[in-house]
Amino acid sequence: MPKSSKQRATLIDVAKRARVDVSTASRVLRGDAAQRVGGETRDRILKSARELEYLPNSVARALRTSKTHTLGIVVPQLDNPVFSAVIRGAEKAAFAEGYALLISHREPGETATTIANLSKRSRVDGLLVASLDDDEVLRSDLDAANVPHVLLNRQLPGAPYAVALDSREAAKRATSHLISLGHRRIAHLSGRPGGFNANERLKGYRDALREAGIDYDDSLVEEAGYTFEGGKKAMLGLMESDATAVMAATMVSAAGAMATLHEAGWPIPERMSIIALHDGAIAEMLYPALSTISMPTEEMGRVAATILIRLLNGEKPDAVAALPAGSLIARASTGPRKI
Amino acid sequence: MPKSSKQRATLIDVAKRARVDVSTASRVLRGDAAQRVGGETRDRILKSARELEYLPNSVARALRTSKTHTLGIVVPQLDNPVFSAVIRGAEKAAFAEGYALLISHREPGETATTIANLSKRSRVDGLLVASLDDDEVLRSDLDAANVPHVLLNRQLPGAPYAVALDSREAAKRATSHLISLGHRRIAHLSGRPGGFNANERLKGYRDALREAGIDYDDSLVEEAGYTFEGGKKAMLGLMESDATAVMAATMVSAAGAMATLHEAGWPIPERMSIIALHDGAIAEMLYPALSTISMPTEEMGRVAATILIRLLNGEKPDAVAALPAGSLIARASTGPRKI
DNA sequence: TTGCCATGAACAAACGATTGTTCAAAGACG
DNA sequence: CGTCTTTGAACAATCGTTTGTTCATGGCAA
Repeated sequence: MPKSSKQRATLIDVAKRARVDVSTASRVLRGDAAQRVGGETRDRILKSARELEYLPNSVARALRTSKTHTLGIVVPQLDNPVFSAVIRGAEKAAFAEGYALLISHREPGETATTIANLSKRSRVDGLLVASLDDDEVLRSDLDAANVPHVLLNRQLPGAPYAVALDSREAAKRATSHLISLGHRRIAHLSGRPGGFNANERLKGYRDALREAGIDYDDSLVEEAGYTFEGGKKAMLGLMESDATAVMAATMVSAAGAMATLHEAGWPIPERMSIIALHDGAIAEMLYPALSTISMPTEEMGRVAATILIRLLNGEKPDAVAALPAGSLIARASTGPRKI
Repeated sequence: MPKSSKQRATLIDVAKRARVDVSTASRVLRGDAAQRVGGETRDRILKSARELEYLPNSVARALRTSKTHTLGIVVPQLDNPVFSAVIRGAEKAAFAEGYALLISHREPGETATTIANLSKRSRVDGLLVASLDDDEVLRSDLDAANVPHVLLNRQLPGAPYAVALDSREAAKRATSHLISLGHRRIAHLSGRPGGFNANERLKGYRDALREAGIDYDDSLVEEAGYTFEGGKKAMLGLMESDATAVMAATMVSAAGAMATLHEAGWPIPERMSIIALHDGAIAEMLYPALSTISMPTEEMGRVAATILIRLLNGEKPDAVAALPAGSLIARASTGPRKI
């Protein structure tokens, strides 16, 4: 008697209906080349599978092969549009390769918990990590778990695989844009000091200044982190200076800076030009529309997932995939120096 | 000989080390009350587990119990802050209950594919669905999959479980706020026409008008959907009218409307007040800062996940969990009628 | 002493697939 | 015509748990 039609059919059901052994059914349905199967038998199996709407149970398959075909992504914030884009890219690539994507939004410092839950209990085959944790912490957590992983926009000494945006070049382009508009006193809203990306961006900023023969003045660099509040506060400090333009490490902190300027009644860009790294929908929503250097963040998610999957397939992809900085998207928030 | 220390310990390893049968080890570690186990034996097992850093393999457990302890969430867009919040809430609740969250970002109409991939291959125990698909499509996809699910901010005839925000009340409050500021000609940027939420919001809008004795004028209702572009375009149409205020269905469309107003040089709120449903970080980023009626979107994710888990545990939660509309957050984008 | 019950633990059968091995029948070959 | 290869398919073990069942032991009452 066939099982209740409510129940999903298993391989056993398919095999029975085709009057073959389940091993034969498995080989046919998986397309096992090593095993020859007669044409008529093959047809019978395929037909049964079709009729029963057979879909392999991924849990059973995972147990046998110890591959879950699931990737985990660990992000520090979900509300930042940058991470939304990364997730979208990763999900697309994963889906295209037949992988599912498990998401884990953990506060900084909780990365270890996540790793334990996802990897050690073998819920995922590998991890995409976009943590803001300190190098040492992150490093030891990942080492301890011994799980294949790809770092997102971050390089860790000794951690082999990473996808890096060319933040340095992007920062340089952003700064150069301001210079080309005549600005000489250019401030920088930096990211988390000591962080890999913050350093890179600071370097790019200095590269641009150097090329233009402008002296670096560290009183023009203010820490804003990657938050709206951070940008707001940092801008407050900068308004004491003689800066005429600001290069922000990311859109969200730029938005904070703009809020402060609006409050103070400083016209943008007449009194202060502002440009940010990363492009996204909110750049257009801000007023005035925010000039940016676009960054391939969605692409980063896609590439990271692809690399991780390659890794899981036993291939040896390049350790670091460097993604080029995007181009200048000049909008209304930057203008010629007026004063 | 113990396995390579690189390998994770299995229950078998624990049992061997404690010199008991794996069934006994299983019962002790799971805390099976039905089975009595001697104190000394119990201690030996717990000690072995600790020493070997045993963590149960969730794949094997899932195969045996046919419960993956994984939830899937299907969202139509990942870049909308509303969905980010829902995901965050769902992830928190899921994590707290020992569940993992699988994310699936699918274009409208692809819901069926997702369901097939996640549910029919038994990768998830249940689904959180925030689809914008048409009722009939969504309904038949979900029926066909026969998977426990909870709808997010949407009610489907016949689909039992849903978490609903009180969009109607929120829309009413938003509109009333404008009325209290003296506005009489109030436009509405509506959502997807025919959609459940769009209808609810329209009702709330009309409720407020009716209460204030203002006639409903459907030329003041413009479809904007839930996108920036939609809001931009819709506002263009509204500028021909004599409206002095706009109530937008969501922040993103409000942002589009504001962009159009800025382009045209219309001061906000002097020439046009604007308020939106949903609150979030971008409300503060806009200029002028956007007045909103906050909506408990993160809470919605949390509640939905909780209900789904209850359902999976065999409990019978209420079919529809109604979340109250949030309160008015008056910012700078709304002001008294000037003309 | 016999029989019965409670206790504590082992035995064993799943869950649904994958994959190494065996084996019967058919064909090839000298 | 007997033996050796191919071919096609079945057999069987396994992945790591969970859980129903059996079983030995010892205590106790009759």
